[in-house]
Amino acid sequence: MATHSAERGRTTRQRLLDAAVALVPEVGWGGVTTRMVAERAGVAPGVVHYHFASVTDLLVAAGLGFAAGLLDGLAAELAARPDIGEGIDWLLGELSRYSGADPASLLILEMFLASTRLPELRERLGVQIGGFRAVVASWLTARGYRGDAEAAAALLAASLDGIMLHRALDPGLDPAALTGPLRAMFTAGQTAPDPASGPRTSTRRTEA
Amino acid sequence: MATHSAERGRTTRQRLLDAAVALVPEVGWGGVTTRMVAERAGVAPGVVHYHFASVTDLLVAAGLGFAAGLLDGLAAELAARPDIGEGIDWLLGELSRYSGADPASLLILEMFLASTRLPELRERLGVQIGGFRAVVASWLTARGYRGDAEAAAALLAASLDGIMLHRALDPGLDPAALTGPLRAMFTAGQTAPDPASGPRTSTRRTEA
DNA sequence: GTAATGTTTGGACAGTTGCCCAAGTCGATC
DNA sequence: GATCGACTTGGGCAACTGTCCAAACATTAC
Repeated sequence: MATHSAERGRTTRQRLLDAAVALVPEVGWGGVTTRMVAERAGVAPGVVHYHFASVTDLLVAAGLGFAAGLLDGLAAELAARPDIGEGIDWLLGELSRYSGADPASLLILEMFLASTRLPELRERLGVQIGGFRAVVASWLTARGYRGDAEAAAALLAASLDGIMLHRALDPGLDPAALTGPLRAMFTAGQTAPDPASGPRTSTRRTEA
Repeated sequence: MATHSAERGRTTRQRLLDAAVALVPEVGWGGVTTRMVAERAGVAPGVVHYHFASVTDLLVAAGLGFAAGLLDGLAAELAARPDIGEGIDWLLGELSRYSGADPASLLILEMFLASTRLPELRERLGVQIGGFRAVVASWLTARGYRGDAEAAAALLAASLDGIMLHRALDPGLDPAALTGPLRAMFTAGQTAPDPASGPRTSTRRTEA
């Protein structure tokens, strides 16, 4: 087998990232230690600082990689849904696969919090989520949504995360039960293009 | 000065709780140390373990106390709002006072996450939030909401937290801009009592 | 006065942390 | 063969952690 050193190094690096992704939900962002990650990845403790400058660097890389995969998959699937109501149903169905206390949900939440203390992480995660929101917004308009698609997409994305958040505390909370009000939001928007009586509302506030 | 020993102890204990409430958002739930809290409270390091069995105990007590005050205040103010639309507006207005990266928001989020690893905290925080949701649900029905008030309240509470979450990443996200879709969600529920079966939007049945 | 009670102090303890580094392994290249 | 470079090892270090404790302190009861 022609396993070059470089190739071997890449797989080791990936194993470290995977170990970090698994550990953050278990012990929390700040609870992950170099020795933990190394043991989980099956390598010597010192190897962590060969591939990453610091533990934080490792966590940031691991978290962003995971989020990118998750959002891309979600956006791709959503794009395949023919109409809005069906898309919402599918999203909530997808959401019910996450208990709110499962590793994927927890990792995302941990990233949100860590990003408030890590400017670089906030910047890069913000770009990822902004991209997802834009995809959802264009999907909404393409499917005939008449209101402020930007605002609706922002609210939809926020609601999804909020539901996930609340499920962490109340596992009995069934996302499917929330389909009614959530669909009402968008179907109402389709027939009532002007939801707010005030000026044309934009999601962004800080614009000259 | 008639400062009894017991009274002095109580104020010291409160100072420790206040210090913990201030520190969790700054350094994260897991980043708070005994010496940090003691220094912030202006007492000797050892005093923490006189008033609390462990650092975790201190954090749980501090977090629950803060959450109780916040939710009680919110519920009381909401009860005073005469109609649903106005209440939603007020809630979002209130929410815009929180940047999503402010101490109050961060403490709540940190508690959510910590609760996934601390059964006792999850139990007690779940009770508090369940109570708040019940208050909102009865407020909705009392104001004429015809759909599933429980589901609507759950979704509303989740949306609020989700918006807070997203604002942490995108400070430019203006809650007021989300008023339109969010109002649509509940006003639509007022005219369409059965949301699941009838997705059609031709609802003109106005209730007197 | 003395004794009892509740609170505070500052240091001690063992364990853990992130980060570093000299020595080592192993395949690719000469 | 020898040499090179990428990668890995396991231990070392100073700094920090939660928890504990004997002693000091202040306040109240006798």
